[in-house]
Amino acid sequence: MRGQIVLSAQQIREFRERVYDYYRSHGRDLPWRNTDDPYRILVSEIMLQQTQVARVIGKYEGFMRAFPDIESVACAPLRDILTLWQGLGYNRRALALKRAAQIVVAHYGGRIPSSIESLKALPGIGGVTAHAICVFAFSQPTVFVETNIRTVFIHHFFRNSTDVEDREILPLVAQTLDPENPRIWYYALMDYGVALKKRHGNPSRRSARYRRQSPFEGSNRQIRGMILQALLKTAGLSEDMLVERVPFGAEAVKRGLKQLEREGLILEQGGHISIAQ
DNA sequence: ATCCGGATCT
DNA sequence: AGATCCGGAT
Repeated sequence: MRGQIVLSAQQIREFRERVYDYYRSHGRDLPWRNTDDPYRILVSEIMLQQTQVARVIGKYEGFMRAFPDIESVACAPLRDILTLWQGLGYNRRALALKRAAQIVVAHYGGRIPSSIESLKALPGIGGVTAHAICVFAFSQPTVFVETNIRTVFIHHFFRNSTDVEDREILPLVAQTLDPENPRIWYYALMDYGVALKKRHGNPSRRSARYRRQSPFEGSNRQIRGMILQALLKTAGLSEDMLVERVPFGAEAVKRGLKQLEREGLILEQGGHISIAQ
């Protein structure tokens, strides 16, 4: 167990300077950073969960054109949302986004709530996303850690440590936060983290939370993705027709179907399977 | 073949 | 606490 690190005023100044220097010369100009619209920021944060910026960039503008405001996602058929979601992965995020939008319209008059707790109560929004929305949409100086932030702090303050816990990192995030400009500060931290990852072989692997992913090829994730693709292309397929179109064995496909149905992404009526809603 | 990334349910 | 969810890039 390592003791808590307390930074001097000088260390804080130097660290901020380092991060801001990088941001001034190499900071990224991203579509969801040029807006104050909480909805646009919420959509970007959902898309960015477990998904890298490069992939989100290719999908974000098209999605925003089709669904320019929270009412339009709330009302849209799930099929239309999933069609634009294709390529992002983790399709249940798209369902969660629609459900969250419906709650915001029904209970918050269409205005996205601005507290951590009310955001976390929405489907598909956990701690990281709630904090990110509070920072980027509402300029709140809140303290949180996600993968790129984690990378920066492990690299700078835990250079020779392994199994670094987030509870060791959070006090450092709090001490170094620029309370006047939380939004720019976190942009800078995240951009710097991405750069460190390229230079230093992902310092976040020394996080206690780091887990290697199971292989994708032949996984249930791949099967689920293929089922949804088939149903988006052709509505109302039977189970047998899906088994033909998803080449991973009937049992595996049936398991995937049951799962997707339980989660509310698809539904079956009279032997015909289709996208829900 | 390996890499990257947060929420949710159990 | 642990398992599970996608897909493009390299």
